[in-house]
Amino acid sequence: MRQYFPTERQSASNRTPRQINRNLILNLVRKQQPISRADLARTSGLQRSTVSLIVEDLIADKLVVEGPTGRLPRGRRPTFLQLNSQRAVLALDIHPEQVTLAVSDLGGKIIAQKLLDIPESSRSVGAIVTAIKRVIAEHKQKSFDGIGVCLPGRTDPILEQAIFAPNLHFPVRDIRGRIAKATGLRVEMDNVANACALAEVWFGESDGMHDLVVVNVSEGIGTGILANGRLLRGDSGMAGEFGHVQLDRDGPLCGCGNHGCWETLASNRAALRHYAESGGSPNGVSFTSLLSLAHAGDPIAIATLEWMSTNLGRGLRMITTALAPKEIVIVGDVTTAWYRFGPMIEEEMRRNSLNTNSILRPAYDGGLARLRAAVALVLNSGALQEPASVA
Amino acid sequence: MRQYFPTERQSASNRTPRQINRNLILNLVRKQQPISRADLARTSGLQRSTVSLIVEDLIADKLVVEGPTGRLPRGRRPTFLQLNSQRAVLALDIHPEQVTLAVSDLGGKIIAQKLLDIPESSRSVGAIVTAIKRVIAEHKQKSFDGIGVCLPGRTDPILEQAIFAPNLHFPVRDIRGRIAKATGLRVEMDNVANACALAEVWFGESDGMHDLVVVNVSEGIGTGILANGRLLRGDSGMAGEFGHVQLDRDGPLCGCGNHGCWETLASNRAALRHYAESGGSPNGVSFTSLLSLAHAGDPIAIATLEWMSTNLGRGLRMITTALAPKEIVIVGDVTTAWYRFGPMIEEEMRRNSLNTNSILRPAYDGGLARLRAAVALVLNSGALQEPASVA
DNA sequence: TGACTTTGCTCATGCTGTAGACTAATTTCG
DNA sequence: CGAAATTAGTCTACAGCATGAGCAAAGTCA
Repeated sequence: MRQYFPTERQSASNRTPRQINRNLILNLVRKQQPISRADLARTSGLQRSTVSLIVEDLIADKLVVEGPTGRLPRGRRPTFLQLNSQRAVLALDIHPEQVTLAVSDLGGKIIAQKLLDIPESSRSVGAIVTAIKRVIAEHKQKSFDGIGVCLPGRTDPILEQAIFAPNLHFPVRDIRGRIAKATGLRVEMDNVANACALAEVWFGESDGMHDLVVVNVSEGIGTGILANGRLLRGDSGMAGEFGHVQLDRDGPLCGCGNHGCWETLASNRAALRHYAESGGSPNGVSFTSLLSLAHAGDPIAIATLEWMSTNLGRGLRMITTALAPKEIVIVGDVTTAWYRFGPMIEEEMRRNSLNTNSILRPAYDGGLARLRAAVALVLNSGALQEPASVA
Repeated sequence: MRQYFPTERQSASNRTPRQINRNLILNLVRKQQPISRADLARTSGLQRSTVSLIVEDLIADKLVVEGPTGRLPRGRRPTFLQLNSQRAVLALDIHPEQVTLAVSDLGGKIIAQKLLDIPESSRSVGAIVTAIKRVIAEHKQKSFDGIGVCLPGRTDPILEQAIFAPNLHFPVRDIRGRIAKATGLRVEMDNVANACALAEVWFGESDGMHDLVVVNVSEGIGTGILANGRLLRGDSGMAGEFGHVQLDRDGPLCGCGNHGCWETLASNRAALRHYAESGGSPNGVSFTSLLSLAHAGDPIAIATLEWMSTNLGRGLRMITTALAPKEIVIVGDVTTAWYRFGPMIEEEMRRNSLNTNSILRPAYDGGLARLRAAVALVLNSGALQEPASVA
């Protein structure tokens, strides 16, 4: 039996079952395509006749198309159903050092990807808008359902306007509104960690409910918390600031005014500072080059990254103790050296820890993770739940 | 428009709207009784005719009864609807030092309450079962929908069997099964913090979604996390162990094997240890007597409780930073001296904190909080969602 | 070729909420 | 006092939806 909660305040109409089932079928197609109507009926528990009607709707709404005919050991051949590859979503990943724009289908498959070549001096929202318009023009045959934007730092509660993103080198005020106005598309914006958490829901392989925490290790540390399969936003959208929990009362000064926040001990920036303080040379090195130095055998770089790994593990221990998520997913440059530092991070996380069941892993598809996360923002916004506004 | 999530895996039938709406109406009656059908229609957004049909069902299922006639400035008088006071729930609060048993109606109103007088020497599940049977016999005219049990310590993931409750002075293994077998009733069991969190959902006044954290300060410290109005259980039901997050690497040894866990610095037991170490006399004092001593002006007791308050605030700061809940609710003996130590706790919580919006407050109805929490466990289990098994 | 299997569609049925009409009850105003 | 207005609660025709049995289509296998 379904379970209902007193927090549910919306009444249901006689069309509610169709909405629920339509969504269920669409998600099954998304995750298991190609798939026949009969298999959809078996998987969903609905009658074949009901599935046929719903599929008819989905085809009319151009969300799903009939594909090739399948083959079975016995009986009539099934007609496979697939997502309509004409429908697409734009994904914009704003990173302190680079901006990436991609085109994805509704299944999260990245079709085209482009590193925006915007000169340091002329970084602006306008340049991004121009690039978006060009990409849309290049994919005239596609019908776009929205633009997902993921960026470092925090977005405001309603995700509408200003953003606090001190590491971005261009003004991002009202980036959402300007893109929406210029393109006429739905724009969904959130920080990287939240977006990656949603990507696990929409594209991840695990079934059922998800309890997981995504930790984005970048200039700072941000986390996205998925509770019962839904994003935990908290008051004013400020949930997930584990990066600003104090781990060390005498630690370095943090931008937030405290001393010894987790991100002053385990972020990329923390590592660079520690490297400089340990006598590493020359100054002005980036985190990726720090990884290269370690790979090449630089002892100070190695010691720095080990220091960072231990501190990462300490903070993760706090998370697994406090929330006991099924999984903790790490996103960020440090994952490119996971083979080397992952075990050290995990060892520290499990040290003396009450909960040792949380699985720790780097995000799948390193480079694509943030782009798929941006796509997930659009899907999660309910863009496909309405009976198709676009032809 | 409703929003659906890909984590929803259950299909809907044509009876689903009725289930949803029936639940909605029942909850409105629970929270706003006495209330007329017309008001239910206005509040729920359903048609008056639909509400009438649903109410007819609820009356047939003996969940709701018609009450007195109301009075309005104009027009026909409404018929008020109320919860059927014949339906009841048993609430069992197992505390280290005492066991309380109560009878509640479905609205969470405690009808009868009894401190079980079980001699220290003969504390056993059997004695509790006997007491339960007697109370059921004393309320023969009531129809019981279940028994909610809240206790310190952890219950296992599926809430079925063994419990880790080192502070309880009698064996609690399979308490659930034994009570269920002896009474034939549905038994729902969970730890105090989780139960109190659910009580906020079922009996709290705030509307809409709830993001809150309940902190139970007792022998140890346990927390219940409510995310999007649902309990965050985490892997193996171990979520909420903020009490075992390390705040002080050189702190006292904790039962979990770590040093300086939050609960070694801010629990009742921590206060008692600190009191003894500060030269407080005599040994063997209880926490409530420590509060009395402070009230009477004992300087060591005062200093101890101030030390505890500061440490409580430190841990709460971690919670508000990490989760940014709308509210943080404190449960435990310390709330009886909230007028004195609450401000100190809150001041420390907000010190240098990123998120200063979380509201901090003690649980309402101090003494009744845990009993209503036990009732909430039964309601949350869906006991009323089936078309009434009991006559 | 004929028995069997599987897919996908058709259709009668029952459950549900909707919207408006209708009855009942009560106050206000002429 | 009586008509109009107002509000509560019920009744009825209707449309959306899932169900499940039945059926044709399309294949396999003996």
